[in-house]
Amino acid sequence: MSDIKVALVHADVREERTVTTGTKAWELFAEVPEVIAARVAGQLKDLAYELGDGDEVEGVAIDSADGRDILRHSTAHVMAQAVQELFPDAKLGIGPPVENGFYYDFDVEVPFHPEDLEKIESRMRKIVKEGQKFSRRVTTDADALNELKDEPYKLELIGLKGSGNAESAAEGAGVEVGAGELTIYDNINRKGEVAWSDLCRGPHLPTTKRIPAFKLMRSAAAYWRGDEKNKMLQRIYGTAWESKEALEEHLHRIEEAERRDHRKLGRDLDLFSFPDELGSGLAVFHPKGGVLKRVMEDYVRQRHIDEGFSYVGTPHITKQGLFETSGHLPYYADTMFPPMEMEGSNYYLKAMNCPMHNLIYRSRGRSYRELPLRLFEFGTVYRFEKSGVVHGLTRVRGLTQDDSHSYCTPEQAPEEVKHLLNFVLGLLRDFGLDDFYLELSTRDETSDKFVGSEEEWAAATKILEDVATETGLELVPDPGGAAFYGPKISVQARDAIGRTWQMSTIQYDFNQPRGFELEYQANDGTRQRPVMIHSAKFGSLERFYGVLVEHYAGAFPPWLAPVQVQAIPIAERHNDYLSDIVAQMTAAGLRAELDDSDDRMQKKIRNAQLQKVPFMVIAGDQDIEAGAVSFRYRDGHQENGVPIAEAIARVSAAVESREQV
RNA sequence: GCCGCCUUAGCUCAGUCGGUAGAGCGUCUCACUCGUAAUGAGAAGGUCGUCAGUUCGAUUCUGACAGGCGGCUCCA
Repeated sequence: MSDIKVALVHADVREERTVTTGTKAWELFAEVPEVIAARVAGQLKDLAYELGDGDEVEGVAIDSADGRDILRHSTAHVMAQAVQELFPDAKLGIGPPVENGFYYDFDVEVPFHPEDLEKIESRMRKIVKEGQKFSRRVTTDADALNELKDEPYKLELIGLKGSGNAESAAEGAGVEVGAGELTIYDNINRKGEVAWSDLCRGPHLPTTKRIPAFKLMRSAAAYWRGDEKNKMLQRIYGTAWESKEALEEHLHRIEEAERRDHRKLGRDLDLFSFPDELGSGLAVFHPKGGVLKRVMEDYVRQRHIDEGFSYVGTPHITKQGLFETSGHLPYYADTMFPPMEMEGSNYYLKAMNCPMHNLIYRSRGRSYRELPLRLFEFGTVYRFEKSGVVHGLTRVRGLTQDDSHSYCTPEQAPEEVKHLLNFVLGLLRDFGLDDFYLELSTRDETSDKFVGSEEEWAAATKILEDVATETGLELVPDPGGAAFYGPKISVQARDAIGRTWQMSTIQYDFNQPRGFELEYQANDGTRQRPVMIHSAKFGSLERFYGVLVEHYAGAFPPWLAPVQVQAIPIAERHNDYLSDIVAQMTAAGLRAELDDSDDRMQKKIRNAQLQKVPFMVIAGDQDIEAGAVSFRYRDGHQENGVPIAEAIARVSAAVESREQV
């Protein structure tokens, strides 16, 4: 082991070091906490190489935070500079880093067009190439106000200093608030001139040259400070990465997500459609899509019954009074389909099922011996989602909730919540989702939207929090996200390509039992009020359906596949042989189909592959002679000479296991 | 709901600088009967999203509406 000389370079500082051989590059940075070159480079492992004599390692000096965010926010600055150079009248909004990229908002007369983005991008490349230096400058409020007199939105941010929500408003803008001073970042060009400036807390890369790979993605409008009462600004989204390869990977992931889009697969696999004639957000399920829907429903219904739920049914419409009693109407009238007046009464399409279940509870006197009383149904509800939010199956106007309500004594509530949470997690796992975290939605004390006393909310929230914590899953707070009647736990699931979806919800409700005057007779003979716990396992069947399509990219595990086995004859004379096998499979409860079209068998295999059918049984003269089939899997691998009984058993076993093959 | 873009055959898309349209796949018919991801030939299929306006004439230009896409806001 001997000493070698290396250099650590960050910002304008060059530090000579003497280290022993075998020292890894990243170890240099460990001693200098404000330098996170490794993070900017993306991964520490990239710096895991051993240093040699005379090596120089570049880093970036910053205060904190994630290097990618710094890279992205710096890229946002470059973009804003490019925009203002090309569109001098553009006023700056805010430009924070976001997941996978960044955006910057601009107030411009004419919205950006795709050609504009190309121009902006090419101007950005010029700025990056030039290697402009990001230079931090501290200024006073007064000076900043003067310097930014042409930037009304920046002035507004400065004006927010000290006001209640200044921190949150300024957070995204990267504006330092609270301190007596402001910081401005100047972009210094090669001649040493200030090419552009922006009010910003920073930090930034040392120079624009350190932006290795970026791309502008799209432009869209967004409300100033996220408030729909404010003016709409034009937002440009971009992405920036530590290397060209990382950018390519990101673009590839986007393509992969597009490939899985359930709206496209729904059409390609003939699962469902949205006929214009029905109106936006109203789906019809085709025969193949209907199979998947039915399998989901059957399984979930049976699991509920196994868990002690009673399957009930309620109508789709009701008189107005029901939603007054439940307390929903004032909150949701504007997002419900408008009432129909008949014989002097207003009828509403239901937007939620709980009030109807309350009526079932109340249909006779209840004893504590019956509790917890668990009611479950597939309740189809209608919600007039705003036109701009309707999206495939994941946001629709007619949806079916796998909705349950558990009525129990307050003492039973913690155990019931626990029971429900374990139940839903198990159910989601059965459908192939196994990466979860939980969200705890609570009330916002400053809002009057939430009904009930402080003590009730605190007690209910505590119960949910305790149960959620007990699972050991990550628990993310969601203040203000509760329903008006009580707090909720929601299960967030990550799919096969890492996107998260809100799935199940468990809500604690002490309000509706009061509104409906629900009671049970306790063992001491007194009348007591139950609590109810709302729970939707999939949230909505439609939404979960869409998530499953994307999770599996349409290649469903056999138990969910609309067609489990495609029988393919080599030539027409083999049809009868396979027809008989298909009949045997059908008798065994499998979904098997024979392709007896005029196509060649190569074409039939192609079609079955494109339809993502899990298994193919192929038969020609050789197979018939052997009393067997050629058994082909979706992944292309195949076994010849599989006896018929064995082929059927193989499919059955795959279906019963509910595993992906 | 707000901002922008889009809507031509079942699907994916060309095209018409205003004179009523094409391809591939799919569908149908015929021939081929074939051993692991597209056999060949022929045919049918479109009031160019809907309704108005401008015009001698509108799929093309303008407007409204509907539907879709990307965001924003919202999501019991």
